[in-house]
Amino acid sequence: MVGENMERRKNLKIPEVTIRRLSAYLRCLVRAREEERNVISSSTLAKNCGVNAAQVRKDLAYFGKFGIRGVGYYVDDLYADIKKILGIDRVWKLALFGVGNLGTALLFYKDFLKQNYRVIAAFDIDPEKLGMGSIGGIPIFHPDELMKVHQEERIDIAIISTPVSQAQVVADRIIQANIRGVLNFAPIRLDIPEKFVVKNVFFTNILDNLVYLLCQQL
Amino acid sequence: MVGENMERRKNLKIPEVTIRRLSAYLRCLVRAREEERNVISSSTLAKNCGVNAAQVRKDLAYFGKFGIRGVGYYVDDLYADIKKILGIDRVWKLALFGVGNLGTALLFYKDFLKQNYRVIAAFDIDPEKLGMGSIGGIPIFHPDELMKVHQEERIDIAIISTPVSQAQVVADRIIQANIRGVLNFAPIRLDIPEKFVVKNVFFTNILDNLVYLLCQQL
DNA sequence: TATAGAACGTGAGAAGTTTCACAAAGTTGA
DNA sequence: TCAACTTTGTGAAACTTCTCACGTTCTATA
Repeated sequence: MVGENMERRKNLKIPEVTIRRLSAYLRCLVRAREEERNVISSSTLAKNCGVNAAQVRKDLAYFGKFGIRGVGYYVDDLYADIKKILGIDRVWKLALFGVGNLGTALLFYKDFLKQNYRVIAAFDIDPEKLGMGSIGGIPIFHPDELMKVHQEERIDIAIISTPVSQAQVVADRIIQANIRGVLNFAPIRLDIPEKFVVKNVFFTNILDNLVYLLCQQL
Repeated sequence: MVGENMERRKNLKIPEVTIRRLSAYLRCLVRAREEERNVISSSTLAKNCGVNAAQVRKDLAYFGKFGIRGVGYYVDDLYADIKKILGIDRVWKLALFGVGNLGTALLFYKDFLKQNYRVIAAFDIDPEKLGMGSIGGIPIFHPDELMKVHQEERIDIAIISTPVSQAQVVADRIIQANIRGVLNFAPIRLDIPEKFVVKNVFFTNILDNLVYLLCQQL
């Protein structure tokens, strides 16, 4: 019965906050599955994710009807449905650019594996790293080999974890290879055409935000 | 003249998106300073940050009047004003919990230093790491010593970069020490009282979001 | 079969955010 | 001094998102 009523309402634009919350609901559903709960209500989901129950229902309503009145949502079904909505019902292949401290951390990042994310290649220009051949089982290449690697094993998403000075250079190669998804950790706004999807993760900005909220409390 | 007209409008609640954008404007101002530009207009700022010019002006208007009609904003002044607004016109002391790959990456993270963020202590339970005494000049302690360290040198913000299994344990210690700001990288929702300010950084959720947008393009 | 209770789905309205458009205030140059 | 131009600050309108409240549908129990 999974996804039976799942159909995006018209050309309706779905807000990005909704998508972010779906990820949060998913995380909650993973826990519910581990605890072998069969059914979960919008209010439980809401409480666990810190939002309003009507909001949970509205978020899901963008995509169809997944619940049963008087009962709630079947955990396994909703889990599968949300994965499908988000597009993570298949493996996504990641390539990592810049095998420094952060890059290495991401190579070993367990949570990626638990979901359907696989780092399939790493790129660096440091001869010492290239000399190692691979790290944690993931082969390290020189960026010059990007096209070859990409042809052999289509890369879905590029992760940039180089120093700031190299980030745009790497971005240009990614553009050239037409890898459409980019997750950028280098604290600089990259110049990348519209058709690419770029997400920036700027730790310092997040701290700034945290600090502001701390100051508000006083 | 810095901050002359700077005064938050009443008890007006400021949207968090505005705060996030202020961080972005700041990053843009840093660049403008490096390029030794004296003045910058809302439209330039807007273009560089990918938003509307009126939005830039509105964002700033929450906090006062910073520009000069017909001219724009003095780069140095606006830089100082935004830092003040965000509360980052002073040093903030960070303590890091969990010196794994990610923790180490954060210890060496250059962008923190450029801003007023200083990691002053790291905590881990691994005897091998404790044996090292320090890493990158930052001392490593056993979590049992948190209270002592915190008393000597007041910690403003705790960064959690432990494995999931340890995250709540560490969070409980942070609560006990009453460190009000928490930046959590462990992919789990922590149970922390309201009065603490918690920001989660879940890499996998960000990827989920990226994947969704990629799927939309097709 | 009837009744009570639980929980979804959703219209309507409230609340919040963004954009528009223009008066006000400054600059520049003749 | 004046005219032409630039750019801010902001009220009002447009748009987006959230919450409420309630009808509907399902379960459980007698």
